[in-house]
Amino acid sequence: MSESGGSERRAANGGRRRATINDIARMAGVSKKTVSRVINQSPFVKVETRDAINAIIKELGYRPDPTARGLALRRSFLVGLIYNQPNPQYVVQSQQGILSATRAAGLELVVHPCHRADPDLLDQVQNFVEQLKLFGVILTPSVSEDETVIDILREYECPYVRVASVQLDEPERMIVTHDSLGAAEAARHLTSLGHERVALISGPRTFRSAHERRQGFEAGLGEAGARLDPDYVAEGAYTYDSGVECARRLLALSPRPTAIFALNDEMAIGAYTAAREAGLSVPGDLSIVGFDDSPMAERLWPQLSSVRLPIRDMYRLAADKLIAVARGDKDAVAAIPAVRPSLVERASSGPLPR
Amino acid sequence: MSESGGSERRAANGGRRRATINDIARMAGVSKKTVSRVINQSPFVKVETRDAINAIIKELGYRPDPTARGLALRRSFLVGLIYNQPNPQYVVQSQQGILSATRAAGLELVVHPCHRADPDLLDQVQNFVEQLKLFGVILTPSVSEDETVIDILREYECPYVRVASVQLDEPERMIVTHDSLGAAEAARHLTSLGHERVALISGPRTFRSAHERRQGFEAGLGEAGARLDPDYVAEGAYTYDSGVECARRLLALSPRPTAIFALNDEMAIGAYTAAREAGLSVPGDLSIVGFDDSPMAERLWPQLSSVRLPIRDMYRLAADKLIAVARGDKDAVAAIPAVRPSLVERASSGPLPR
DNA sequence: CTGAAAGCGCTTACAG
DNA sequence: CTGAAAGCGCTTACAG
Repeated sequence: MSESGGSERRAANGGRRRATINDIARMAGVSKKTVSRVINQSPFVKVETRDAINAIIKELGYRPDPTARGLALRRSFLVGLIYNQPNPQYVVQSQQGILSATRAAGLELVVHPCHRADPDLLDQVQNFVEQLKLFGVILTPSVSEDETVIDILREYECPYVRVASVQLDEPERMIVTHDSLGAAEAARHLTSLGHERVALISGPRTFRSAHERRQGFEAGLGEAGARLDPDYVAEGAYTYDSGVECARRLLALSPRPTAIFALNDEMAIGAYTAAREAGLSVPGDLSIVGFDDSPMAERLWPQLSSVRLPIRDMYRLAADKLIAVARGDKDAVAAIPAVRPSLVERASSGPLPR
Repeated sequence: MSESGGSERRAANGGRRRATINDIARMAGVSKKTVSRVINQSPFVKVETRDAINAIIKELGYRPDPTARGLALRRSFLVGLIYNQPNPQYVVQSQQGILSATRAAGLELVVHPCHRADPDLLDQVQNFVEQLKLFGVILTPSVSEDETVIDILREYECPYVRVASVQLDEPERMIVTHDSLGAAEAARHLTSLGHERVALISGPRTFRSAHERRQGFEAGLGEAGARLDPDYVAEGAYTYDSGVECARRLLALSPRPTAIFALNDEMAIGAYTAAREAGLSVPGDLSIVGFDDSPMAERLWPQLSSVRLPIRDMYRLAADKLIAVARGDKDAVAAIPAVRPSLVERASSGPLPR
């Protein structure tokens, strides 16, 4: 009586034992098969029958047991997220995005972090998919780029959606993030500020995103008639430490670069540290642009210009796509919009020093 | 033939159809009940019978179907994590900790972020626990402090472990983080550096941790004969923005505090911003200490002194405890060690300015 | 449009 | 120490 939510709950749990499909069938005076048809939205039920059954379902607060359905259907109501993302922000936002889509569909989210170098990876994935009879799987970069992992999903006929920087698979199995476009925008931003001696802190070769971002950056520079001097490229590892080290090396070059584009924010933050060590002011002596638009970007001083990827949206769309494909709803699949990165200009990038 | 992992997998999936308990029983020449006993580690099986069955299980790569077991046992092999943590680092580390314990036990992790203010919270939790027939639930602060949520878990007899800053429940249902001890250490650190005009950016009243941290801090100050002047307390909200605002207010006081303790790192980072705005150097003019030891702490300049909580360990232990309790293994429960915060001293805290 | 029977792959009393 | 039967709560062909 204290609060309505509470009393409803208690009512729902009323008869001690949860109602089953048999209870509903008995009360409705039909077979459980017919109730099952209603649950599964079969069109082959007379309207009056359906309405009567639905009324009883509602009255008893009945909800079909997912475990029992799972056993009969050989498929659970669990969506798996397989990720090897070191970035906590990314992980949490992707989970939020997926959940915002799955909740409405009565699906739950099971998380599975992994390491691509783990010799056990394929067995793990197989185990995960097979034991849980997953409804479907969503994969983040870079494990989303691993064809041996995808092969297992195919083998088990487990629906999946891959989030990756380029189209690696059929459209209904992909959310493409077009990282190259964001990097090109960063390049245009820097050239428009007058920068010509632009340096790049690249990413790990095993990440497709690193390749795409670099390509896009070079393309963007090209539009302004600039080019990326190979001497002004340092190969980073998407980590803060590698960012510090790469930036140190780049800032020791002569002539010194006037701007650094780091392929993720972690490394861009490393560039701040190296700039401070070298006594350089940002952006007075050196402009810095990152990629990710992590929460740190706004908290740094000066605030970091960075390419933003709408992570939450991307993963909501990935889940939407997974659900639409599972339902065979081609229209819904086709209606899922594309995502695009965009540059967030802040204080760390400014005009060429004179 | 390409890689051993791959070929083993293929072998495991060999006969197209997964082996079931019936296959094992037939091959072993026993009833499925006996196989079931072996699976469930019943002691009432002759050693030779058990060994023979285990050999066949191994040979066929048989693993019992969790869905079918779940239906019969009315309990799944899923552990739920219920959290309302805004801090991504915390969320990811807690997940990692739990997974490091659950994997060995054949359990999977289902995540459930929530908001305490959501009027739907209790129904959500009920739904989550009931539909999934959860093996158990782990709760992070501050939702772990919500007795109405806990009541639902009890009602459904769902095992749970609460992570919280103080003992709120029976020991076998708690991992206590003793935040007050860490805050006291921060206080001792600052007084030992000579600080007397120490300010506090407190946390939201609805968080027990905020209360505990403040208490501990005041106790630590008391040890050195110092005390916390109420005028030097600003009430923050555990967010960066609130940290900026509180620090601005504190730094406008006269006499100005020489040190600020912020009850989490987000707010401590806000204090950096306010100090910079006020033209104050850290730690020359102002010492700052935070709480969380987030990844940011090391990337800031100067690096932030902060109280560290071993989050990953805490949640591994929480999962260990959940499993041990479920098994009724009192020895294992008793063997789970306590966790304690500790101060990580870095460059943001220094001697009293003269 | 609707139902009786069998089955999904396990476990649980109950006997023996 | 071991087994035959019933049951967990659903769905799936197959009829009608």
